[in-house]
Amino acid sequence: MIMLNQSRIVAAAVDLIEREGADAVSMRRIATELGVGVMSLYNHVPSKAALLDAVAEAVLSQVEFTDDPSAYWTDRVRIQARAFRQIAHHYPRCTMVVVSRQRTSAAGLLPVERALATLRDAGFDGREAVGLLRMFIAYVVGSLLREVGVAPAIPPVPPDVTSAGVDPALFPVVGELAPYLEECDHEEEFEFGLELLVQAMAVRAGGTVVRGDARG
Amino acid sequence: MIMLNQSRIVAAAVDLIEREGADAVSMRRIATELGVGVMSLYNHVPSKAALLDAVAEAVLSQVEFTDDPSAYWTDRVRIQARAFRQIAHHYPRCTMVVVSRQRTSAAGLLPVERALATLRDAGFDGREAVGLLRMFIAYVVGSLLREVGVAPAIPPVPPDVTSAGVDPALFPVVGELAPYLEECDHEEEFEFGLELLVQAMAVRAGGTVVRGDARG
DNA sequence: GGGTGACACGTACGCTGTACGTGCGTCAAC
DNA sequence: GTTGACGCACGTACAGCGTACGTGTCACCC
Repeated sequence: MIMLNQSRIVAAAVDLIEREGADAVSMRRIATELGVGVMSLYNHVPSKAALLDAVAEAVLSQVEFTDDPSAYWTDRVRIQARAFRQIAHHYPRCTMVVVSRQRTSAAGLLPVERALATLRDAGFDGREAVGLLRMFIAYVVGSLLREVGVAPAIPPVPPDVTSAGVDPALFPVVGELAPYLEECDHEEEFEFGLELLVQAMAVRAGGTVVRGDARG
Repeated sequence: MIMLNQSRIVAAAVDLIEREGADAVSMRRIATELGVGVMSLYNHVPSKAALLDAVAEAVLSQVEFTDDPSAYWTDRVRIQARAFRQIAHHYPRCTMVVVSRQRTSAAGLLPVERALATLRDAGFDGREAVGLLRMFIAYVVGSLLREVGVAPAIPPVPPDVTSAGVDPALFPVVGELAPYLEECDHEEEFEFGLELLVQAMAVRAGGTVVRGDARG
């Protein structure tokens, strides 16, 4: 008797995904990992798809919010956005799984609540708050996708299209800006867009642009 | 003799994906679709992964740019963003494939060239232009992912978490804004974020905020 | 005519998800 | 104490997957 249960299975799946990538996930592999027969898993998980949904939910539920309602709303927005980026960094390969399955899970609802509360506090009406949240989620998801996309390949430095094989006649601007296109500090990039979005929201809020960056 | 070739295979794959979803794609299925043996495909395509890369490239290459360098840069940005959304609408289920494989393909280079040229024309320096482009891509990708995510399920109206099963005590704001969360006009939402981004870029450019929306 | 390549094809191997049946442990009812 | 029900780990089995490999049939060139 090995006391199988859903959370142990999900944990093994998360572990496996992080170690060997999402393609390596198979029911047999997970069972072996747990020292268990394949079909035993099905006593706790209805299907592989459901297992991956559970993985997504488990990862998403680990987003830590230390929301401080007394802080200025722009700082609260920044902190919430960074919370997502943090777990995406902690589970880079699972992030792909989370994003690719768009199940509206319960774990995703708390962040939504916090974000909407923040935006309401900032003075936005309901419709605007929802619209801004959707835009924010789109930006964060898109950023994390790019940042995490390098994971499956051998990380060191994929021979980018921009490195040398670009015809300057066809792509003059790309050629000129190649140095900038090759280097990419993901954190810096994320913060750049985040700041632009926050500023844009502040402008829309009608207030003055606030520079109270909350990072250490 | 049935005159197989790569583009016919890719076309069949695109067709199959749009009709039955990415999960339905298998080499055998595509071969059957083409009235051909399975292994014949491998005379024109090295592997399934390469085929999916080719699908992504084919879809991406259909993005139509009618870039008018004489137009004001904000309008050019809007048009380019909408061009992506348009093909995503035309190939909703392939969009997922395009996004999930982050191969830096040649087809993706022309849009980059156009976008960077536009941003340089707007007066941004090289570093800023690249940063803004990355932010823009993140937003567009994130938006399209949300918009396209509904495709695999039965489209009509998935019973959203927000509809009724939400405890107003735990999620007061979500409960209050449920009507806005349930409805989602994707085009309106996309334009909302797009406008906010363009405005933010205009502010950053130091110029005045320009409202020259170019849509008919 | 004989060699050479391109290409459609069949077979086969190891892998996948999972439906189904089986056996064993524990617990409730009689 | 016996019996039945039930939970759960497990083995077997099946259809389907990607693809390595060998084979046969052409068109073409020397």
